[in-house]
Amino acid sequence: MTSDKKLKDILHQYGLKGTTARIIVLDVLVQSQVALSHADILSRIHGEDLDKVTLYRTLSSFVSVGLAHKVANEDRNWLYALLLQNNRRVGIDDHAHFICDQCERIYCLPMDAEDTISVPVMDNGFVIRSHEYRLHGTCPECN
Amino acid sequence: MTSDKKLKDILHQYGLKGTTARIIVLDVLVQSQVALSHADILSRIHGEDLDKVTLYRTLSSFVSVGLAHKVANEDRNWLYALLLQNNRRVGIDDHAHFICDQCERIYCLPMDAEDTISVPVMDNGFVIRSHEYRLHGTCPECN
DNA sequence: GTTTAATTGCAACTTTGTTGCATTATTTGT
DNA sequence: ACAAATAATGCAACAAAGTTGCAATTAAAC
Ligand SMILES: [Mn+2]
Ligand SMILES: [Mn+2]
Ligand SMILES: [Zn+2]
Ligand SMILES: [Zn+2]
Repeated sequence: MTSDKKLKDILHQYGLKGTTARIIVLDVLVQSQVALSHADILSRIHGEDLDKVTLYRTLSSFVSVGLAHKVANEDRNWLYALLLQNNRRVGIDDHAHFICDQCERIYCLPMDAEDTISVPVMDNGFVIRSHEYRLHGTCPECN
Repeated sequence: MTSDKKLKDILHQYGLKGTTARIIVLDVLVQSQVALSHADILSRIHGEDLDKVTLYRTLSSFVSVGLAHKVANEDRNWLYALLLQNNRRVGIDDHAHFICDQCERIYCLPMDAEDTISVPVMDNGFVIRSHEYRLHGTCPECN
């Protein structure tokens, strides 16, 4: 329910053309509190019809410019979520994911500096550059 | 290069029949220090030929009895590794994974009790039951 | 408004993994 | 060592997710 003008502006800020396909998809992603699959997004589009390939390419474009990121679910399908959380860009390495083992929803968890993760003791020769942290359990919707 | 008798004994310990396919696959997994894909395993088998479906089912049987576990790589293909580390069974929840971003190898990292991971601050309503930790960087082979 | 380059839709394709079923091999009991 | 029972195997067909090539369309810039 964000205005097309606002959505178009966001697309332009990220160097993308403000096409109707992108506006539709961005609107769906802005609405969602959880990461969405290709199928999830299609099912959230009513009258408008959008080719499946166009949707794949739209999502790829969002990821490549840093507007969105993708995370694999337990079935190893890609889910997509914006890196914008109420107009602030969240760093991709600065957040973890919560996977609800019941409803399979995936929530992005921005982490503060205090939320440090202590790494396991590594054999010599391994150089750690980043890390990926996935929490499993049940979400508020399932409790 | 483990004797067939020894491999067969391991299979029996886990309640599996000691078939030739399983002996071949288990031998490959015992040898490897990293997790292996379906394709990796096929490429490590010389004279013996093994149907692709049989290999998939062999790996599933190893996982379902707790002899092996599987972990998805960056391409979202399954990699398999034993839960036996020199005759001791490693808990599946008690270890992390190191992904080499250069050679794509995945190493299992058994974690001691000291190697605690501090969790990010969660909104109320989330119940955490387990976690999954993936470290990225470059491995000893690539340094 | 025209031009130009990017985006879209369609069809065909790829890759990884799964399912059904008839054949074969491993156990178990004699 | 042999036979019966049961589980594993091989083959072909299938499924799901995602990709590629290309001609037609559209957004942006002039
Ligand atoms: Mn996220
Ligand atoms: Mn592992
Ligand atoms: Zn849930
Ligand atoms: Zn490496």
